[in-house]
Amino acid sequence: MVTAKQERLSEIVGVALRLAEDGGLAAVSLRAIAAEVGLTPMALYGYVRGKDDLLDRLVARLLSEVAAPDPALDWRDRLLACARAARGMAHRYPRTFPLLLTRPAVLPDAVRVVDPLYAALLDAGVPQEDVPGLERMFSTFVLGFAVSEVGGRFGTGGLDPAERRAGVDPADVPAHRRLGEVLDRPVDWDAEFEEGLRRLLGVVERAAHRE
Amino acid sequence: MVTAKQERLSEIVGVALRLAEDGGLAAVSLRAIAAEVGLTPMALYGYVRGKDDLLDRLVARLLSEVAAPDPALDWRDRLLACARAARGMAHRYPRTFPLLLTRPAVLPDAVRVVDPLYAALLDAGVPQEDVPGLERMFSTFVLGFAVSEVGGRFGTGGLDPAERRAGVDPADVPAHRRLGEVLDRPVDWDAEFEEGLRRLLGVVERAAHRE
DNA sequence: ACCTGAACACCGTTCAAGT
DNA sequence: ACCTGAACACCGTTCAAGT
Repeated sequence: MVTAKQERLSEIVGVALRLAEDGGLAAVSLRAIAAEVGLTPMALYGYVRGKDDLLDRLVARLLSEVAAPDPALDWRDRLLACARAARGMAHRYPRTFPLLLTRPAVLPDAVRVVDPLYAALLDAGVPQEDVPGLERMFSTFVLGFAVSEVGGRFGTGGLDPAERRAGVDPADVPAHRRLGEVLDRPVDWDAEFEEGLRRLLGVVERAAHRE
Repeated sequence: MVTAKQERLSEIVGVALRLAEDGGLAAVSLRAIAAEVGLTPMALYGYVRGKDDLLDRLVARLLSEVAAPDPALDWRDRLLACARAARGMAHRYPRTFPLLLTRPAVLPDAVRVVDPLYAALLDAGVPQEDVPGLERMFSTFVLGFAVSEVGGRFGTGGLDPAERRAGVDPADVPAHRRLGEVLDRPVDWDAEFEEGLRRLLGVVERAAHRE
């Protein structure tokens, strides 16, 4: 049974998510949310302990949207499905997504998302004691890549590749000179993500064979 | 020659860094910095374009502290040195460090830090066109791991491993049940980071041999 | 039980004014 | 050139009060 209180809370979190995507995380304020749902700012404290609690619920909302992979799939395809789902969410909620990396992977929502990854690694034949660490390596890559991509770390800051190196003495960056025009090529981010996953599946396989 | 203006700017960024580490990024305000350096908040606009610009300078300050690896070292040891230096900085500046992942890897400071990584990958025999992508994979792991570690994503949120799974129906997380007590063991983060690096060196080697 | 109003101690930033 | 003061439009949160 869904109470009126739960429904209002869900509306509050939904408004917070929309505000974040429309105006960035800085636009998520209790006052703005209150105005949007037709309450005074203080009334929100009946639903949420404070702003930190609200942000935790925002994280929980994102995690709740991650579908578990089809258990009939090969372990490889299950890992790939999870990774692609996470990156897809980063593209859907680019401004909220970085919270996943900064805030504690707090229970129980995170536990539910991680479980299929543990299962896939176990099914791959990874020794039990290596599973948690390998899961952290895998999810660190997936989250880190997605955050870098949508957060702009991989971007050029709106500059040409050429002007990007304008402020630097070429003598200080010899390897950039060795790479030359390779650095000016446009990047296919989908392909690079998939290539990273392919390499990580190789890592998993080798961990499974104790190399 | 260092002008008085440059010195004051450097002081401003230093105060910002200290405020961030003492009270978190939320404690970094133009008004607090101004009070600390003995100016009115508006006087800061003579040194900094605004708060965003200040945060960019904070990132630049961190990047300027990353020492280039000894070029006499093997490519492997150069990659390891860079990775350990980055993680060490995360431990020194745990509250400021996450900015590195969220903000654009903006020039020219970031370029100078990346150059030794490009050099190491080239010396390893990685084909030119694979170098930038492999560098992004490597630095994504290093930054992502360090941010997760100091930011608390890898942490338990202050809860016992046991109570961590209290709010979850065991039937919903079968792989957690399969792993059992393995999940309750304490983690040696140094060892896990090194293990991740070891695995990534393997990835680099295979990229160098075109596998 | 659920909500409001006023208040407190903060923000970043603009603008006009001072020396 | 460098800095100040006042003002504007915001914050999160506490507390006492309303219905």
